[in-house]
Amino acid sequence: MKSTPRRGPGPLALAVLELLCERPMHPYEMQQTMRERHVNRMVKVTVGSLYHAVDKLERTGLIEATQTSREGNRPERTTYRITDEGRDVFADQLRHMTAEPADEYPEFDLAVGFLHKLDPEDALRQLHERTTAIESNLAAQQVWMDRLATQNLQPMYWINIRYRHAMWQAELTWIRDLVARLESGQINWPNCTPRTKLTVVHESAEETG
Amino acid sequence: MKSTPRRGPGPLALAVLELLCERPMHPYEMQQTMRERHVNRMVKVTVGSLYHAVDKLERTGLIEATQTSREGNRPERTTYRITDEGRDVFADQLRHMTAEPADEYPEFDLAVGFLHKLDPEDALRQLHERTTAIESNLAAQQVWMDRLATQNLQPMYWINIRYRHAMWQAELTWIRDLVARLESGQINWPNCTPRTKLTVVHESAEETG
DNA sequence: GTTCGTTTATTCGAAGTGGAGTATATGGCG
DNA sequence: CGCCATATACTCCACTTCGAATAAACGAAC
Repeated sequence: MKSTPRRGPGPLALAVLELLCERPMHPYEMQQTMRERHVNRMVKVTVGSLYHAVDKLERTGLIEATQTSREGNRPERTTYRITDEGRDVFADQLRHMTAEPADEYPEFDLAVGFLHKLDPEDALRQLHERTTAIESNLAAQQVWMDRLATQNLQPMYWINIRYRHAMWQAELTWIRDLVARLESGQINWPNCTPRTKLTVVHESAEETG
Repeated sequence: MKSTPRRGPGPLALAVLELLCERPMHPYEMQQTMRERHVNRMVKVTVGSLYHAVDKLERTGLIEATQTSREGNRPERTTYRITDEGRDVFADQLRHMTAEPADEYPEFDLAVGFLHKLDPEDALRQLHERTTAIESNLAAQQVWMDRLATQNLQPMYWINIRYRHAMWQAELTWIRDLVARLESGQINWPNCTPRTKLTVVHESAEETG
């Protein structure tokens, strides 16, 4: 028995379904609406992928074309609506994405894992740059959140922003702690210590496997 | 201002370079070594992608073939070593990945953003499942960290595990808080309120870049 | 009234991803 | 010895991603 290789709709397809839950649209309109609602902060929305996603959703019967209209001589535009099965699959996938932590591979994990390959001052400089970037990031988010708070928008419509804010905050805290530990010498740098063994390396070339 | 279109080596290619910093290897050996060192927890390592990545690294001159040997009649295996330019690019990319927060799209952000599409009890059930999953996740990590602590492995070699642990912890905390707020009725569910119309969501499109 | 920039809408193709498939060697077991 | 499971080591191709290219319509300025 293999580990379920079948995949439901991806993030972009899910976003499409979400829009079509409200009302039928054609792809271009979806794109605009996603921008307006800042859905593009949660999923990568690119033209090509969008049309592809829509196409696949149609092939799998989760959405269907209602009409193809043409204004003047512009490219024909096809309007789609969600099917009943589409609604079901949407809910299922959403539940799944909520309940099951996906295994993703954030780049910073890799960077942190390889950090010992830089020399300590260099690493510290880069970490410092990152904290700065995250700080301005958080500030911008804060402004936005304040704006949203003044308007009477239902909280459930923007908890995702609060979530992201919390995560950035956590990362910032962690990095600051790491920097402090490094600067105070609580963590010593592998290459600087006498008994490094794992990473002494590479003379000139010859080594037969 | 366009979003920097120039791309250095991706995560997998970076991992390859990191290995080859130590000593020459052939692709299959890289794969094994990555498994042993749990690099596969930080990057998605799949055969096809690996060979492709190696191929591209060679084409761009960041690594080069040193020898192709054959044992018996097995497929030929090509051993690669890193070039000087490879080393430079590795360091550059690592610095970049450290200093600049990448914009990635974790699935849970989307799920949280769409959560209001489920009814409240359903959403709470899914969130609860997630907390459970994360808890066991954290427990497993803790065990591993304890094991590593007993061995005298340099801390810098596993701070990435600590980092991931901290991030999971933060997510868990946030979700618990959300659940608490939802259960205590501090956040009311959109559908439960007199629904004006779902189109309240969008407002001005302009904001800080 | 034509030229220029923007908006409307989609197609296309190059590049990348990922897993199944291929093919040989090796080791254990009756 | 014959058989099967596993390890070694890639190759292949179906699918996905994402930005460039295409192309018509619209507004407004010269």
